Amino acid sequence: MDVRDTLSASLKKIETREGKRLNMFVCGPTVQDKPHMGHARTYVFYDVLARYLRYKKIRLFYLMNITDIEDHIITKMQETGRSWEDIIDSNSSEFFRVMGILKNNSVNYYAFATDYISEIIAQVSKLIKKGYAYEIADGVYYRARKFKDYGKLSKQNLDQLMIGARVEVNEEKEDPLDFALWKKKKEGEPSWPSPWGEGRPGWHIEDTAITESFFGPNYDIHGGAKDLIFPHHESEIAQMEAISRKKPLVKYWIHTGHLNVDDIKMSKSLKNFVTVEEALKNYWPEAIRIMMLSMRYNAAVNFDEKAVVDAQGTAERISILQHRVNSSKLTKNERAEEVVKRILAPLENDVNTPETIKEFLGFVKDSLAKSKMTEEEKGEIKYVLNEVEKVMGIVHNAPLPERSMDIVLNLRNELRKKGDYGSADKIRDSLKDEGIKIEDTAEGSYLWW
RNA sequence: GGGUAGGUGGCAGAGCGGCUAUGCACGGGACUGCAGAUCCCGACUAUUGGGGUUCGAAUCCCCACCUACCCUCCA
Repeated sequence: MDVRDTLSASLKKIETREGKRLNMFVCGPTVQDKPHMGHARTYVFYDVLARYLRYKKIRLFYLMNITDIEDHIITKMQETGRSWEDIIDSNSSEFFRVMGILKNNSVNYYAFATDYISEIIAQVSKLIKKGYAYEIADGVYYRARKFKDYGKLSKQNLDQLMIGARVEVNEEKEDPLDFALWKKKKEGEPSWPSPWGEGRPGWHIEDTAITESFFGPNYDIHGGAKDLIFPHHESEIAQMEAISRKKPLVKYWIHTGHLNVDDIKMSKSLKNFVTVEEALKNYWPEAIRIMMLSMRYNAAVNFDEKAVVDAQGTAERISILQHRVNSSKLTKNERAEEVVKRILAPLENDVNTPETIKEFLGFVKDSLAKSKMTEEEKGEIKYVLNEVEKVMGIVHNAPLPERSMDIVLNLRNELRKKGDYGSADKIRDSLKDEGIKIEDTAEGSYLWW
């Protein structure tokens, strides 16, 4: 399959060697707050990428870091008076919880930055030894200009950057471009011992320390949102390639577009965010996934009420079909396999999820239009839904005691036959309160939820 | 100022040289005890502007304009 690689700014074919594992690292969140929909957007995408690679029988190791020490976490401590442990525990638990509900369950391992302090220290030491880093009063810094490729990922001309435009320049640094590898402790900050005194790691070094621990100096896919290209990912390249001298750090750099609100990026600092928790109160996780996956991953997505409501409707339509065929036996045959193949084929082309969704919805529409279906046809549809679900995670399927529900349904239909609509409606209304909807059709009555 | 992505119907958003998606919204109908959902039909028939390449361009090239993102922490 092809994927758009940021470094080469072109489509690259993902090469896999027989029996060799594919390693993917995606930048996880800083757990200073509850995850918002912007995070959901990014991680839903990488989840689908991971699911699809595995669907193709590629052995994939999907690693994600959790940034549990960083300036904003410290700010949060100061603002709220809460302890560091309390903040990261509650927010990371919430992150894992909502990722689970969103069906983002393809990550093999979550690595907390502070579990890799010794690896971080080792990398910083190597950089100092190689002349790429130096110590000053408040920390250890990387000599960005010494790494001649600095800027290659973001295509930046270092002399034309707006240095210090909005941030105070530390005059003690050799060059304003130099970035922190280790920050020395200030009063009240969490810290770890190091050769440079008590302190904490810089942001960029956390990731290279983690990826080197798991993957060594080189690996396959590195993902994250676009805002991380510079300076974060740029600096990762500078650190790891300077240490290992083994280029390239990463074969495929994939960057996702943002989730916007009124065309402006949803972000913690702008306070224009909607938490995933809030969104899940009103919408199915499948609806959120459909919304996110309805556009190309590299484009910006506008988050507005209408878009999610639309997606919710779509998710419900899929669910209706799902419940119509659910009691049938799964039928895997050539025709069904062809359909699945057609639906998933666009993913080969730079993970074109919108095309896949379009194909899938076409299939759903055609299937719903069939007035009389044989058991075999139902079984085929069930197979298609199953396979698509494996990759996309957009088929809503909350478990319910199906059989006991059938009893309720049959009783209600007897009441309807007798003309006791009052009682029949009462049943329908009560079930609706439970989130279960009844659909009466010429073919019979169905429940869905 | 530099860099990176884009600019498609009422809205959202695919397509990336010829076949003009899809969803929502809109109009009409079918089904139904009602409701919801579903289905059928219809209308709208678009590609920022200006040049160019081509038999043919939303799709390729050039220029202009506009937008977002990055150069501060950020998914």
